[in-house]
Amino acid sequence: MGKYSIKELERLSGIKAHTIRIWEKRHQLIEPQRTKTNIRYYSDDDLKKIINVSVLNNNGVKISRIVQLSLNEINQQVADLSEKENSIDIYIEQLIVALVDTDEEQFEKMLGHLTIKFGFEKMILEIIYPFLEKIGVLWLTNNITPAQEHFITHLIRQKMIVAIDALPLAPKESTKAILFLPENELHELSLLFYYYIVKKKGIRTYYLGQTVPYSALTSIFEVHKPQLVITSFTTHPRASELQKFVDKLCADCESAKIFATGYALKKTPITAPPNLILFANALELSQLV
DNA sequence: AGTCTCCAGACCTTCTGTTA
DNA sequence: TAACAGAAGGTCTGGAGACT
Repeated sequence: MGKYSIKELERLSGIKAHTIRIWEKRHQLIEPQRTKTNIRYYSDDDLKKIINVSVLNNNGVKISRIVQLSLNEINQQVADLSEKENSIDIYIEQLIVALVDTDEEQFEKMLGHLTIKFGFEKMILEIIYPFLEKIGVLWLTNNITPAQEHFITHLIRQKMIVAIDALPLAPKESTKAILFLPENELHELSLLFYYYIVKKKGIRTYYLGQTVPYSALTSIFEVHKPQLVITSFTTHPRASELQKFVDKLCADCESAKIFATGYALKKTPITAPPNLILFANALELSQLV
């Protein structure tokens, strides 16, 4: 059972906290529970309702009209809208609702539908990435359980692997790229997508996966002599540790271009050696390689 | 103690629909 | 088309509790 502050509701739904209060006061849209000190807090059902209300409101339905609808009617109108409109925001909101409900069937159905409708790349870049950013809010506020996290990453991962598998293997003489996550790095969704991008470009890929020990890495460098090394840092080591790792990597793989991205690099600016290229997102990577 | 966040109310601006 | 009214939402202020 989730417990959200008004600020969290604002960040997840895009409706300003003040507006939520006004809607509550003027229309009794949602009647949240209160702490002993009178601070509002909201449930999963409240969150789902406000997300669906924001979808309708953003599509021109007046709040005075929305409050006359029952919950079922609101849900139905949102479903109708997503059938008719191509609005990416509606899909993101619906994915969040499916996540809050841990509705695997609905989530899976939506991923399949979106892949067909937009194509794999567009779906990941324009829907899944912003969705994962919103999920970050749930993470920070403990409103996502390990089971929920497991269930979404598993489903997205599955789609990525299917898309990667469908691409032809590049010939041995092609440019070689090694993709890996450093030790203790477990969040491989970004890396999997980079894998897709480089494989699609006809690059011969060696995907080593998550938490690769440094010793294993150097022996792979020696055997395959890659021209590209791609990695991602999602956790946040101390700046000095990160700098040491990057320096070592650049020294051991001097002849390769090294591409690195991720949250840790954003938070911890490091001095970039000549063969290290820091990039922000998958689109940028596809232009760089 | 200082800072941050939230609450509530008053007032203001903008937008939209209606009427003459 | 202009004037008007009402709805919706924004800004400001002051008070209170939570947090560091």
